[in-house]
Amino acid sequence: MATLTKLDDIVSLAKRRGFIFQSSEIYGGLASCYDYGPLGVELKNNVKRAWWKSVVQMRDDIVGLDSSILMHPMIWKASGHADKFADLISECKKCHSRTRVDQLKNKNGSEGDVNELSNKVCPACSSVGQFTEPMPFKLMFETQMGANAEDTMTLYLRPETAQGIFANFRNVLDSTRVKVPFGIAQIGKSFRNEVTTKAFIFRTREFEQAEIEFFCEPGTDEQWYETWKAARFAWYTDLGIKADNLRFREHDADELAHYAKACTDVEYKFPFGSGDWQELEGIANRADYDLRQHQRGMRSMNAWFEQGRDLMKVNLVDEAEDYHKGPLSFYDDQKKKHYIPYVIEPSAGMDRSTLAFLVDAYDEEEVKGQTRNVLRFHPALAPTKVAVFPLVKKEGMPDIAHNITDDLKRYVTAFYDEKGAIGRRYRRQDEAGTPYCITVDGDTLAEKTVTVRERDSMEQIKVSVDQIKGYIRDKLDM
RNA sequence: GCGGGUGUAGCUUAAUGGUAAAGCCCCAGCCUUCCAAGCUGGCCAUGCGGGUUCGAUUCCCGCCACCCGCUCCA
Repeated sequence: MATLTKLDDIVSLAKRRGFIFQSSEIYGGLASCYDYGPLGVELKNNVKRAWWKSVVQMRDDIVGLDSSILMHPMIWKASGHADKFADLISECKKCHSRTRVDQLKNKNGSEGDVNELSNKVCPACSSVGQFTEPMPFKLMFETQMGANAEDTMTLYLRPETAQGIFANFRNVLDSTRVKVPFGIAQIGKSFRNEVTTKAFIFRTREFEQAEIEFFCEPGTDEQWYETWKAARFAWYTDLGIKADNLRFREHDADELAHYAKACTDVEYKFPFGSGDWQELEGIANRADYDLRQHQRGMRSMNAWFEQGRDLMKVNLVDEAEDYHKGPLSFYDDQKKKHYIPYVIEPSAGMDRSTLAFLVDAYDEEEVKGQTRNVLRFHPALAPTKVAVFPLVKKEGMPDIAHNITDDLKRYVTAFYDEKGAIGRRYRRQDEAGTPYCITVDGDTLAEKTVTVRERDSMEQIKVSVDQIKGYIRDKLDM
């Protein structure tokens, strides 16, 4: 089983076959940004579709949402991002390492005044008082709302889609008949000014998330956490990721984010170098942190206006005594009580998982002394589902093949090709990961059959023309 | 952000202070009745900007991007 062992090979393959291009390449590229080409967009759309089918379409207890990227700034105050994502950073003049100012300690080990750096020790080289002026590090992208340049408001491109879900928790409760336990699912772009962007599309500043916020009764959260871990792991393996390349990694207490009670990553072993485990998805127990915070935020709007709409000056009001009965609480009709639901959050990176599906599907094998390159995509993910060929460009074969292609196009992505030798056309489809090829041959006219060739085994069978549509749809399970 | 490396065609590589070469891919045509066959022809490149020079892809400087390591983030 051949694999790609260098990142360069992945980048090259992704470009060569039209999966992923560097953004703005004709202008020398833009760091950390990538575009999906013709095959890549099909693959990524299929990954998103498979996720949506798995968590929304196939379940009775999850509904969908598509919230806007721009939201009220106070969302980010309440969520904690405005504070946590705007750290002051100082750089050591000696070793040029950068450290968050609030993490620096004095020479004698005491915390000391955060603003007084003259006695602080560099954690990297132990130099004392060698720091530059603290610089604000903005992890959220800022933008302006309002075309009149003198009357604008600073907004933020969302650093996670989750807050759009929390902000709509009440709307979903009021407009649907969902009852806890239930979830809200969303796919969308998020933006973070990462300190370091690295390694192709693993960590980009613009990325696409698929998130579920699953609301459950306090006390049942740990059970749901385990349920979701298992469900999400199975999603990857069901779609063809080799189980050996997938694992859980539980976060230690000291690495948990500010909102999380527990968190487990689903990691994929990318085959570069010695094998590098990278996070595809995080499954977190956010407890009732977010909904409680937004209840505070909703009551802090006076402060927002009084402080001149400056997020850094706003302080959230204290939590109400009866917060469990607040506007973002849930009323359990049977138990006759209000409570703030706990939240289990499976948050998947669509770009990362798309790349994992691509890498995992890659294979090369020897066939009659020749190397055959093939992408063994799960049929649900394959960019093209079926290719149709006339064996030769005569005896009416192209017309029949065209008709079959047009017929199949109504249901699946189908591709017609009549160029070159038949073997070359098969191999081209192998490289794109097309699971089935249909060839119109001499028997089609005489016996009304076509040849169906299967990607992985290269086996061929005869299927009658009038059954081909049903045969393909059945094979693709569509 | 630091250190090191890299940048020639869609891909993989070559060469050079003086016309940039090849294979694969792709396109057109011929041939072709089941797995990258063959023949003919064709398209296509020195990341961007500046300097030195009669002349720069080559030497120098700056920028951009990517890779490796560190740092950072989580």
